[in-house]
Amino acid sequence: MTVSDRGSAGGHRQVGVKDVAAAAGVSLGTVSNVLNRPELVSARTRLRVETAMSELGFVRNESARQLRAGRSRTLAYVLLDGANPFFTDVAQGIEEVAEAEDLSVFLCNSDNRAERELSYLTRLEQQRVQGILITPADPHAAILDELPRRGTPVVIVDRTRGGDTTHCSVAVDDGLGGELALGHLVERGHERIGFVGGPLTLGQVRDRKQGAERALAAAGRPPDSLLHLETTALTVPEGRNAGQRLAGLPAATRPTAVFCANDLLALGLLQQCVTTGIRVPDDLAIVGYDDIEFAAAAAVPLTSVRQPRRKLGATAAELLLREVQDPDHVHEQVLFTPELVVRTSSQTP
Amino acid sequence: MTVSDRGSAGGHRQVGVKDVAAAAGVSLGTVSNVLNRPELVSARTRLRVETAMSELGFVRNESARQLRAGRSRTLAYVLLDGANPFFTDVAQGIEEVAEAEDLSVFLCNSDNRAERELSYLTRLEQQRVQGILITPADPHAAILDELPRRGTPVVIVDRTRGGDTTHCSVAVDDGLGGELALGHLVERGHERIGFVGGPLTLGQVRDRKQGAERALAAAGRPPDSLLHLETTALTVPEGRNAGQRLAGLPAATRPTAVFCANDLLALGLLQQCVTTGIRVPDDLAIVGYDDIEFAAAAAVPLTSVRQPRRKLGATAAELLLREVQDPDHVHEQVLFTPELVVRTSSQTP
DNA sequence: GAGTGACAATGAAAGGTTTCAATTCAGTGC
DNA sequence: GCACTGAATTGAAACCTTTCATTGTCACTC
Repeated sequence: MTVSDRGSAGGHRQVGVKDVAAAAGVSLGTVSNVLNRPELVSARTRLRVETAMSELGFVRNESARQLRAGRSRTLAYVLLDGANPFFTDVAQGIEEVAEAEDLSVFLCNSDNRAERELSYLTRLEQQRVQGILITPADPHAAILDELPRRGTPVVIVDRTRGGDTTHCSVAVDDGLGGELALGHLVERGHERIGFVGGPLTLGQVRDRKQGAERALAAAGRPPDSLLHLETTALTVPEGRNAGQRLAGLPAATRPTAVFCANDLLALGLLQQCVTTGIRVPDDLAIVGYDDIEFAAAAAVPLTSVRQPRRKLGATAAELLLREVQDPDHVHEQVLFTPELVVRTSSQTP
Repeated sequence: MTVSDRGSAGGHRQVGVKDVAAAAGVSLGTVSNVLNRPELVSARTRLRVETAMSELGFVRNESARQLRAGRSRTLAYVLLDGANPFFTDVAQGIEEVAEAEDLSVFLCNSDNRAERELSYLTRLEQQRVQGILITPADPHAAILDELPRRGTPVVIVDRTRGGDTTHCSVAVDDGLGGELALGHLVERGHERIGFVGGPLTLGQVRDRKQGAERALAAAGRPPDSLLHLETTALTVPEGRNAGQRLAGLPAATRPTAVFCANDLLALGLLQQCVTTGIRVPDDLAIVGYDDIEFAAAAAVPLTSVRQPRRKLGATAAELLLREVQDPDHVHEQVLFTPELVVRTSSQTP
């Protein structure tokens, strides 16, 4: 009396290797060999087993496989903002590397919420993913240290944590990016310059702002002359909001140029300017950050600081894979260099 | 002699329920009860077990859990283009519903490649995800029928398959969307109108085009008077490319208006027009599709056909969950209505 | 014709969790 | 004291695959 005969009446009981073995008249182990080391199985038997598999509609059970193997065939990328093309481009870079290694990538959107990030990280650890790539909403979360200690490697993407010895990281020099952006505006002769960005809990925003201030200082101006228009997120609506506040300032004190912490803000700001009648770049020059695809297609093509997005993702994935393969691996901090792309939005009138 | 004492020297052997049970001086089953039915365990014992867990750094093994339970706590959304904000917005809608049910969402980017889509679907089935949401690159793939037959429910998002009785689906009436777009252009008095989009293997593109033709016919014009500029993908670069071809046409025969199959194309086209000196809307009116966030922030704010993106995702997720819970559930085909949002890009000069 | 080696196939054990029927125990009512 | 109750806890079985030491088979060689 075999285990089979699962009437088609109710739902589908699982078809397992056992059933395949019975149908093909071979042992359990042979079926497994067909799946995992086909070269050990004679052509004749292999064919019989494969036929049985497709006839029964056998689907390998990944849970059981993983349970035995102790690890999965999956990576995960926990990203800060699924609606920001910057991160989806980074994800593409990751996917390319993963695909070459025959790994799947689990994309998780923390939406910049620490509790959601924590919940994803917990789940991913429980799923025993091979490793996690993350652009953290909360870079100080304890779990980021615990995960590698318990055996799940973590690579920090688009962020560095000073003197971090438990993670690899890949980032772009945000300080330099800020310098480039502001240096450019200073060079174009702007006197009153603003910085649009926030929250300052985001390291990216802090670093870009500090870079901007350094550039001001280098030009012999007081760094605090940089007017900070704070935002609660790096999104298009927040950019529009900042634009409204800007429009509310008397023209005499209003900045003649602003540097935005990312392109979404810059696009929102730009849109609001068009609505309000502030001319760009004549009344207001704008520099964005990230150089997302839409920057060039904006109302006024946007000057922006370009980051090697795909490369960022690909490198991070490579570091992760290296760490997975080599347990006592020395953590590396890779820093890429950004590049200023000048377009109309910052043209001198 | 307990199972413990796993020297910190090498790697970390797993800490399992067994170890927790030993440390807390209770049985296996009790630990499991603390995890799954805490109300069955006395407060004192529960506390002891929980302490042991955090001391040992216990991490539940999801594979084993799933293996026993037969299903996971995960949904997946296989999307067509990770770089298109339309799909990430749909994903947001899905995530909202999933989060409420305490499910994770696996986002997979098929990048419009059938073989990649197939590979993801295969993996997801092996992982025994609760169900799959998909905007298919290949709507005729056999696996889309096999999955539900073998027990993994599938909901089609942003697409319908005529007379489909094996899937629920959620879509927006693309035909109507096309009619709206073209009706608008006809009404504005345009005589030579183009359609930019492709490949026609994408049902969305076909339906929008057919709708457009219907609108032409309704206005008493021959449907084939719609000049089709075919693209190989619905992306910004392809839009630029189409823009170049358009600019190459003699001004006398060049359309005075185009309807683009999505906003990415429209934005690329618009950008190319700005570069080439074709004035929008004076020389060329443009209507896009999707009304993504960037449409309003474009060089010339873009007239577009708005789709209820989040709602689309949320509804699809709800249908999927309903199907998961109720095995003999009647498949539903939900169709939303699009809406024309008129902006500057189609203003009559 | 015994011995050797290569190749195929086998089947039991292991992996960590959950489930459930069975057991223990303290308490209650008579 | 006894039988009974309900709550708390237990331990073995089940989930499905992979691994690996073992057995079986056959063709060759000396």
